[in-house]
Amino acid sequence: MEKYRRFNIKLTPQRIAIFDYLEGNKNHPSAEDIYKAVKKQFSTMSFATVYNTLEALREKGNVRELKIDEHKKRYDPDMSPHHHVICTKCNVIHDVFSDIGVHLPDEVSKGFDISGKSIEFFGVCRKCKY
Amino acid sequence: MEKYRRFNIKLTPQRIAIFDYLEGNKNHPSAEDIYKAVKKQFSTMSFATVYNTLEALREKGNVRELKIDEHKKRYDPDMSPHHHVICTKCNVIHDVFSDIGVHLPDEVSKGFDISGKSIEFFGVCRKCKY
DNA sequence: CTATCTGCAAACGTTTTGCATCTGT
DNA sequence: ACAGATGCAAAACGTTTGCAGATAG
Repeated sequence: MEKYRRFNIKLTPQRIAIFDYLEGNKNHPSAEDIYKAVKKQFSTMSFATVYNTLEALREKGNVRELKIDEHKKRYDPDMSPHHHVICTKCNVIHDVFSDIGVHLPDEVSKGFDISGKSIEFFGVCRKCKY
Repeated sequence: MEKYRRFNIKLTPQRIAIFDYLEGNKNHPSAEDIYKAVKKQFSTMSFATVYNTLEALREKGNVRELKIDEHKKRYDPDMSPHHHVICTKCNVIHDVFSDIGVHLPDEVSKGFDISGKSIEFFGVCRKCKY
């Protein structure tokens, strides 16, 4: 129980199952992936609970919502700074831990207060290549 | 008529109206923006035609589909290499013509054949700031 | 005890689809 | 002539919402 306390949100069995599914998960799962996985334990699990929990985690900075997959949101529990590469055929997402020093010069920031950036790569993964 | 020939797709009045709306358009319009604009001329215009035309243009490399706005696809007729910054309050998108020399070192490309990349900035625009 | 969460179903907004009709070439 | 485009409505999709009942703290 102690390990979940850091999330600072009310702990329910359903939420704990979601935390456990996400922990160390490198698959960048969609809401449906999470739903299906947790439904095995809790047959009444609903999407409302999945989305509610993901939103609670996101607010507290414990999960990142990825918009790289054009069909659905994907979620990443790894909060360390990194980028992603997605396979345009099978939609598998891999992490890219490369320090790409992008920053937007003032002259081109068009008066925006920049609060974030996202760098994504697209390609075909090894499996789909053959 | 000649100026549209380069698209290499069948020219219909509806499509020409869409081309004209897109030409030089810096607003990164959504499908609905295009639909509404063209409907003024063609009251029977349908979303099917808008999406069909956009897809035809995209296939031929004459429009870019932007995924930067999380609620809807946006379209950009400017095919020159550039990035975007979106306002998280009003969703206005500006172009960023800055040569950000990002490239993915082989060691971190995870066996992917990289075919594209996307760099996006998020922030609050001047208008929304006040 | 009560603020918050769960589960269900219905609603939502965008995009896609099926199909009968029409139109460029 | 005919491949392919149009227009309409319905369907599909991921996500959000309303609400009654349940539960963590």
